[in-house]
Amino acid sequence: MENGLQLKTAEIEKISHLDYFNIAISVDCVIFGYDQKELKVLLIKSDLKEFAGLYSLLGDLIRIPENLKEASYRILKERTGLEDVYLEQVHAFSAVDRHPSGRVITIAYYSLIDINHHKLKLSHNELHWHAVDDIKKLAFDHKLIMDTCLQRLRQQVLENPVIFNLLPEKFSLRQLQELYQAILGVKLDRRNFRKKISVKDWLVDIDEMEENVPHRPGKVYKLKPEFRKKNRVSKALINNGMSL
Amino acid sequence: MENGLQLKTAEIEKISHLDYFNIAISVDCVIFGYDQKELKVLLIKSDLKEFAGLYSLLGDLIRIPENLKEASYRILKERTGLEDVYLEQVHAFSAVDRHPSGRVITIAYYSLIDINHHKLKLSHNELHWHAVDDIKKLAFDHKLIMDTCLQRLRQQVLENPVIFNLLPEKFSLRQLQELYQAILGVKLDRRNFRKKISVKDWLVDIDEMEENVPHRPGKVYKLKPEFRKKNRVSKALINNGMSL
DNA sequence: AAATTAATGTGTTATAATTACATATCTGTA
DNA sequence: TACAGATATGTAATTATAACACATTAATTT
Repeated sequence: MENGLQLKTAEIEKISHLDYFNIAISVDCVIFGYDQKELKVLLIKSDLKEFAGLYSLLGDLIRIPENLKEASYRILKERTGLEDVYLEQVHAFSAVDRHPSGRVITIAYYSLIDINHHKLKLSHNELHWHAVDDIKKLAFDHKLIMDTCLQRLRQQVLENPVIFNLLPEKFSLRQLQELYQAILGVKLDRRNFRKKISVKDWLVDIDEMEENVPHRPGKVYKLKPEFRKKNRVSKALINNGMSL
Repeated sequence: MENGLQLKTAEIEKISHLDYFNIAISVDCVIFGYDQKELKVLLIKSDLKEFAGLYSLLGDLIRIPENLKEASYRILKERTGLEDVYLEQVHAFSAVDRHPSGRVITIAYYSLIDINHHKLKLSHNELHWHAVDDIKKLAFDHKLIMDTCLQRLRQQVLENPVIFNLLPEKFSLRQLQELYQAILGVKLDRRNFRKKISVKDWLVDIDEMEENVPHRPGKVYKLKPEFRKKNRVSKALINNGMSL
């Protein structure tokens, strides 16, 4: 807007101050987790009568002294106790009728957390993990928001080592493959998968084996620290793409 | 937010209404064009004293009855006379101090137009085309916004046939290659480029030749209508990516 | 009119990436 | 001790990419 704000002062004067400022801004967080070989998302029961019985994403209005990312971190902290999570902005949703109580534009973020490590106190909250594949309907336009974030997540995991935010610190290649499969919704060839991962050179062999698995244990790996929480651009983006 | 708005009524009551609604929302448009073998962007002189002498993007506050995309279209129409242009949302920028006059969150869109076909009346406006490569500094955080949009454009042209929105209806393969080169900032091999384009099967040979070129004329092509203005997902996204 | 210039139009080969696919080995369990 | 089910690994076929050369055409110059 910038210039609009300044240039067209006369026009602005005519319009009520509230016309501009009566729009609220929120962030909504699509919090992904991984458990039982399924991609999950953290939802809360909607308490709006308009959406009785439906679940919705975690979100809140943003406050004057914070930017959107800070607001997202705040929500995550307040609602789940989580800190230091992977968070990425995805899209702004602005349909004029998207919120029954008034005009609210929301900016969607998605977040990746290790479900088992970050034990959030789900009890006293109305929070529940839901398998992404089972979600057919959500309050507001949250199904659209979730789908958009899922699409972005799929794109991201193909390009960057963000997927490890969903796993515990130590994991086996089988776990990693199953997670890729859960996110992408495809079946991958185990041998080719291992080759691809090995070429990426993301992992360190820490010389430990799986424990308490009902079969021959596999090696466990850690992500090399330089890839932790980073939003690095991989070869996949740098190559001649399109590829032209 | 949604739930936040409802659940925490008590908390909200304590906070002044203005704390939430005193944030303005704008859209800023990064309007790309292509001319003289250079990628250009449409800028306007900033009239804020804080940014004297600097250029800024075209933007405006959004209005109650419109969503973000409609606001972007309105700005394009009002400021340039352009209609029916390619437009894509990129990112929300929300640094608390990004606007000197107050709290303004802006959502950036980029737009692709055929500079020569859509002759905008630049005269009576303060609008000017600037070569993207020459832009070192802009008002507000507009340089960051422009760079973010350029990055997204680069990603897009590698995956989808959006680039044709920058070209006239009929174009030669040389023009197309030069445009890719301008956007991506790389030099492409002519033979390999043609092969890639041919495999995409985006173009129809309309059996016409270039005219008024100072050398042997090349064939001119049209984009197949099914790819016009569409945001189609190409093979590049569907293939086994990462590629896993 | 012929020679020159600068671009078009096309194909092959070498390399790299991807896919498909099979066997031996190890460990927990019955 | 045999079995089941998973790990670990390699090779060949296919496909995609990158590097590279020559004949052709039309505008321009001589």
